[in-house]
Amino acid sequence: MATPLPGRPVRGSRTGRPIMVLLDLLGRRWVLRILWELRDGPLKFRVLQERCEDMSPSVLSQRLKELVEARILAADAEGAYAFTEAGDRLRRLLRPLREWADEWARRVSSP
Amino acid sequence: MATPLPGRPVRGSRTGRPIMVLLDLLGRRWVLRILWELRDGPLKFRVLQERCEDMSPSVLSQRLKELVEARILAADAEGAYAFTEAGDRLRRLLRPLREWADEWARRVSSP
DNA sequence: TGCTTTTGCTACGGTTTCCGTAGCAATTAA
DNA sequence: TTAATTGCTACGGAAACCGTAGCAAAAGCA
Repeated sequence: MATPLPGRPVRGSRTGRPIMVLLDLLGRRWVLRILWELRDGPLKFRVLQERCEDMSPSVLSQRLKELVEARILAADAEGAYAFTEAGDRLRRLLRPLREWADEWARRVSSP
Repeated sequence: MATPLPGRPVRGSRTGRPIMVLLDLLGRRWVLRILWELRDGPLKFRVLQERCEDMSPSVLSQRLKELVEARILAADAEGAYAFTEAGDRLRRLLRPLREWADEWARRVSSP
C-alpha cells in the first residue's frame, strides 16, 4: 500500500490534507509503537523487532519504509533507525501520552 | 476483538501496561480520525460516519464501542458521542498534531 | 583465511481485520 | 399515518497482518 504523504490522497483522505494523512499513517498497525520504542534513541531492525513483542518482520519492514519515506525516521550511520528533525518534534508531542495513559489506568480500574 | 483496557493483555502487549494498551487502541484503524472529528463537539453516528469519508458503519460501530468501553467517549443525552473528562484531556494532547502536520507538509513537499 | 553466527530483511500462505452493501427496528418529520 | 431518517447489525469479499522459513551480506572468531 502507498505511503501516506501530505498532498497525496490516501486511505481515509481524498484531499491529502496533512492532518488526515498523518492520522492515517499513525493509525497503521505498529506505527505508534515503533515511534514509542525509538523514544530513547536509535535502534536497529532486530532490536526494534523484539522491543515490539517480536512483531512480524514483514510488517516492521513495511512500516519502517513508510516512516522513512515520510521523513519521520531515517537510518543513521550505523544503519539504526532514528528520528529526523521533524520526527523528533513529533516524538515530543507523543511523549505526554504516557502520563495520560497512567492516569487513565487509575480511573478505569478504580471507578 | 477485545477492547484494549489498561491491565488487560492485548495485541502487542502481554503486560497490559497502560501506554502499550493505549498505543494499541489508538493504532486501530479510524480511531485517531474519529477522535479528531469529535474535536469541536459531540457528533451522532451518521454525521460522524460521513465526516470520516463514509467509513463502513460496521467498523465505526465497533470503534465507538471500544472507545466507550475504554471511557474515552460516552454517548450524551441526545445520543451523540462526546469525550469523557479523561477523553477530553487526550483530545488536548492530540490537538498540536495539526500544526505539526502542516509544518511536515511544507518540508516534505519542498525539501 | 575459512567457518560460524548474526543481521536485515523478503517470500509466502494462512488468519484476522476491514470494507461495502443490504437491510431492519426505532425514532422523527410531514 | 405514511415516509424519511437514524443507528445500527449481518454477511461475504477484499485487504492487511501474521508467523515461519530462508537467504545474502556483514560481523565475529580461529
